[in-house]
Amino acid sequence: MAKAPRSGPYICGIDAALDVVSGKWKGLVLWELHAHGVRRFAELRRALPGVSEKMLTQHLREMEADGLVHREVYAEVPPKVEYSLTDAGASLNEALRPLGDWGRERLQRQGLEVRPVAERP
Amino acid sequence: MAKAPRSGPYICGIDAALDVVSGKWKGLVLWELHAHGVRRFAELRRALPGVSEKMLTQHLREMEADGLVHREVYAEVPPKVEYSLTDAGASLNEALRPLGDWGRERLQRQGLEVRPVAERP
DNA sequence: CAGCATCCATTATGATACTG
DNA sequence: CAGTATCATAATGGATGCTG
Repeated sequence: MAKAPRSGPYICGIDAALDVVSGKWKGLVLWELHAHGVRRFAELRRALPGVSEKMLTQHLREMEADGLVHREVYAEVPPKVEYSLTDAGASLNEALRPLGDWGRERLQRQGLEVRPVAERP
Repeated sequence: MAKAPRSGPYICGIDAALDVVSGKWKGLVLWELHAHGVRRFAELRRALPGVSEKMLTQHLREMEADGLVHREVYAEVPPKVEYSLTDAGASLNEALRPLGDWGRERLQRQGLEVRPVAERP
């Protein structure tokens, strides 16, 4: 099932922000859409090695409901759906940049591996 | 039980960063310790309305293991334990600031309530 | 192509009672 | 005071098969 609508009130801004980016692939989806502007379902799937169709669908639906992602459906055969960032999604991506920097630096310090797929947040 | 050590490799910096802040109260713990420098267990508990002792303990232990928080135990009766941020914790808190701004702005736009407990991230 | 439906495993979070 | 232990539930993630 999809994400529950959230029980109590938000405690602070970080609380509210984490609520919409928490999800194994959401940061990466934001990054992909930011980097490419528009992506189709299968393109996103290929860009996120290891994601299942179910999770990708679910995350995209949640991000759409949260107003981060725009979903454009074309009435064609075969089907075609394009995803892109809304203004809110783009600004969230900006707000995440320092966090990405922090994380990358941390990974380096610890000598941990990062899956090498071009440049990543 | 505590947090699992994480299965696969990290995908990007945001992935790594979210791994250490994901937890219902971790952002707030960072903020409290940043604001006050040093806090005791019961002080943190009071600062986080609704947190259970179990969750607070668990989060503090995880943040300690992740090198974000320092735990100082005093051999006294009654017991006394003080928590504070490490350098890594302080820098993470900085990196979270834009995200907190984004979240707060979002809450305002939506006219959502934020639990009014002084200034919050 | 872009998904939805199901079943199942693992994690995360909570409430409550008890202890050094 | 600062936790542990135990018992539950909710949320998240994954595998597989099917469809317009």
